[in-house]
Amino acid sequence: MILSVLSALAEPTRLAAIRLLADGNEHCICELMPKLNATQSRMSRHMQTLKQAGLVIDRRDAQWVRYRLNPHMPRNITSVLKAVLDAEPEQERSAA
Amino acid sequence: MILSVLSALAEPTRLAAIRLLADGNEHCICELMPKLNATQSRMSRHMQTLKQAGLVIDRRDAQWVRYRLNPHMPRNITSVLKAVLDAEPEQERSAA
DNA sequence: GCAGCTTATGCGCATAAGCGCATTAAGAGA
DNA sequence: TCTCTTAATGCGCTTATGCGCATAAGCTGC
Repeated sequence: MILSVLSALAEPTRLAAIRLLADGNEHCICELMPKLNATQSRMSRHMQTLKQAGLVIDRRDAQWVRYRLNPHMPRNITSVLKAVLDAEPEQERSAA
Repeated sequence: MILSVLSALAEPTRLAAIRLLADGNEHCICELMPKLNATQSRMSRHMQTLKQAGLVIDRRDAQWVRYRLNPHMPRNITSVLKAVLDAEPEQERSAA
């Protein structure tokens, strides 16, 4: 479970998409595509992956499909997501 | 960076190895192998992956190589790791 | 040096993952 | 119904990942 979440997040475009969805709003594929520099099919499939991992949910709205973060994620997954989203900005200096 | 950490953790054997190392002690490949039901080469390579991601460090000790969690991980990575390690036990009930 | 133990690595293979292209599906609006 | 927009999917291709096997490399003790 945590494994599917980790592998869903371990891809640049998907992680970037999650970052965009982290604003709490809904976003359609057509909006994410240009922002993430992805083609339509690519974007669509990545969103499916995120959906299967339980990270996002989608909703039909006319000809659009609106994606947003899953508001009912289990707490432990939310914690992981939060940590991951907080992780990026700071640059690391690893040791050893 | 966070991406390499995520993909390092997104593999069952590697995550299990991290869990074992999370006891704070050093562990050699020959100890991890039977516990994780992995062959020697498999185990060795997985540990290399974890090392490259900056999650573990190793140390030669006679004919053994002792692995342990990297004590100098950047804080944000430590947070992710902590969240991941805490995530497993609780079962999730996802919605939507 | 040699035998024995532990770990790393070269090699080839099988499978998974990611991608683009083209097509299909779903809906809106005329 | 026809057209347009948006999203999903089948297909084939390329690359990445994980694996076992065999071998090399590092170290110990005799």
